[in-house]
Amino acid sequence: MVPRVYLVSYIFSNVGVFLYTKKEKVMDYKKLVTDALVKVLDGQIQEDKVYQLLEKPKSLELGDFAFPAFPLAKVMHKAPQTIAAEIVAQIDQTDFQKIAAVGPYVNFFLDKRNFSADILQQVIGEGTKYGNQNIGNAGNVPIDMSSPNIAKPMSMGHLRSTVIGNSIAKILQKTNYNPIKINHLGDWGTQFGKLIEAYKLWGSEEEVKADPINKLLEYYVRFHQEDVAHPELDEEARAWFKKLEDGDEEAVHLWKWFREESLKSFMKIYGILGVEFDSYNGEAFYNDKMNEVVSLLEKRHLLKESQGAQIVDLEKYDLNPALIKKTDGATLYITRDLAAAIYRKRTYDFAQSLYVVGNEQTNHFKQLKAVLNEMGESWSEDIHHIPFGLITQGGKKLSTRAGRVILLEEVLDDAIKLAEKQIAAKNPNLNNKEKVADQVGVGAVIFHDLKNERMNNFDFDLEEVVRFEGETGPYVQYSHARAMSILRKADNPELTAELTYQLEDEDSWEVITKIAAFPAVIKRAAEEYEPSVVAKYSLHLAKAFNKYYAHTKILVEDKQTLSRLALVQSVATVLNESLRLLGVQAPEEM
RNA sequence: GCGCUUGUAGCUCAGCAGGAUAGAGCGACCGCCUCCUAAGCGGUAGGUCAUCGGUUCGAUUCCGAUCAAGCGCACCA
Repeated sequence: MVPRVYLVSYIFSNVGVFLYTKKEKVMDYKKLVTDALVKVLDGQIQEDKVYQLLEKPKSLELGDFAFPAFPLAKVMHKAPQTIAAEIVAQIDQTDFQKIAAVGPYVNFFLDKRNFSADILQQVIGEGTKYGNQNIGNAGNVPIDMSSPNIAKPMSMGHLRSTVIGNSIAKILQKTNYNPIKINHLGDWGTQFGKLIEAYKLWGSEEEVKADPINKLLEYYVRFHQEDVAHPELDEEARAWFKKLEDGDEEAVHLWKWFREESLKSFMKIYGILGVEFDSYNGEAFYNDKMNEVVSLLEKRHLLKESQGAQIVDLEKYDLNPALIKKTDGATLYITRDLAAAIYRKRTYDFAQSLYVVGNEQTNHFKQLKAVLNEMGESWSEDIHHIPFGLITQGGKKLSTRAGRVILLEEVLDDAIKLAEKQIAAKNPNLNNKEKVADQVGVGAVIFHDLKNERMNNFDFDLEEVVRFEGETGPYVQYSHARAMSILRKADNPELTAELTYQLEDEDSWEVITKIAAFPAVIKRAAEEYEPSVVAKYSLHLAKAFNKYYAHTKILVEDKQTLSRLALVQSVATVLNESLRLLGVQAPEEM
């Protein structure tokens, strides 16, 4: 028999399924259904059309595949119900558990014993490698993510970019890309002019040393309050930034100090979140690379003067002009991003370059790509902005300037404290309480951020973010912990891919089909840069497993004990791997 | 005004190339721990899929218009 083990898991994918490996044809259950149908359809409809029409029924009670007879009604001049019934009467049912006509549909039920054996054997054999696939051919993918601003505390908004970027990196790695996580720190720009001006006016060294981030934020907010009545402050701030760009000693000294203090507090939060970066090259890093960008633009005669500033006209792209240099000669956001894009292409020769940045910056990235395209850099099409929705509070946009922030560190602290309380109430004898409280609290926050589509806006609600019941991270973690607990109670049985595991009951079938869908889920998540696909999937699998757990006694001795344990082991593996891809830890006990 | 994004149960959201009675979670009400972790399982109630047109045998899904919301629209990032 041909090895069917390897592609079996693709069958629930509705995306185009490859039927062939490099050399030989591999067993594919969707193909099996197609072949059976083609034999009785007598050329009324093409084979690939049949394959394409096959769908997954709404409910497992209706089978594993359904063929709708509607399209045949026209050609055969018969009612679809009649056609479905005739197909069932003639079709060869030997490879299936059952084939039945329900109204205009022909429903196929797979052979549960064969299918469960294939899937369990595969997962047990591959372990955490299950679901790995080669989409990226090891291509480099720099991911611009997190990128907090120096001298401002990290807010919930930075959490989004951080956890989405982190998860995309892990998902891309699983599909054989080589992600490079870049924290493009906001450590340059006129905001530093403002900060220095504010510090000079109202700040002191002692104050900043005592509580760096909060004091710096305070100065910054006060600056924006006062400059309404005193517009001359803006002039001063601009002057300070110009000094900074020109290397003025005092300005540089203050900048370095602010940056260092800020980075310290960021690292603490990254530690809690479990996120690491490959590069911290922020905006300042590109300070000495900007002249080249400007001269490249000049060489191509793309720069134009407009109202005293240097711009690139993008009218033919239906975009506003890109401002390269301000009237005072200082550079801007897009100038630095151009330098960064070029630097990344030269350094990493990337297959794709991603920017996990809020939805509100869509135009900026369109401009960036357009300018690069004008410069003749054809790789500009490999640049992808990965936008995400806004976090609001009371329906209003958060704004550091207006002092309306939700501090990430406080949210994480609250979540961990609530997890501690939960453990005290639910499982007071637990080992490693502190560690598990961290994992669960932080896991809840990260999962909450990733479970919905990136583009959805959400209004911040602490109770919602740190919920531990229902569709939450802790629910998935709990399901995983339950599975691990069973395996411990069974003395961690030796399950190998050489053994045959077979299950045929309804409750396990639901779990098995979910496990089988994992590789297709990874593929979709990678192609759409969408961690929520994995998060939703982990919830579905956890739910199916908990249902199974409630209805089936696993640890009883009979001839299927080992098969049930293989199922539990497979669930644990896939849940653990799903959570890992989201950047959430999976405690073995909780 | 122009552009981008979004509009599905009281709330938060799924619904993946259009197809069978539109699904979860939370909240409400009601059940289930002499048995593998009740952070769990099950049940009841709750929906003109924003509106109007078009394409189609068939539209929550595709197209267009309208309405509503959020975001953006050069010297911030």
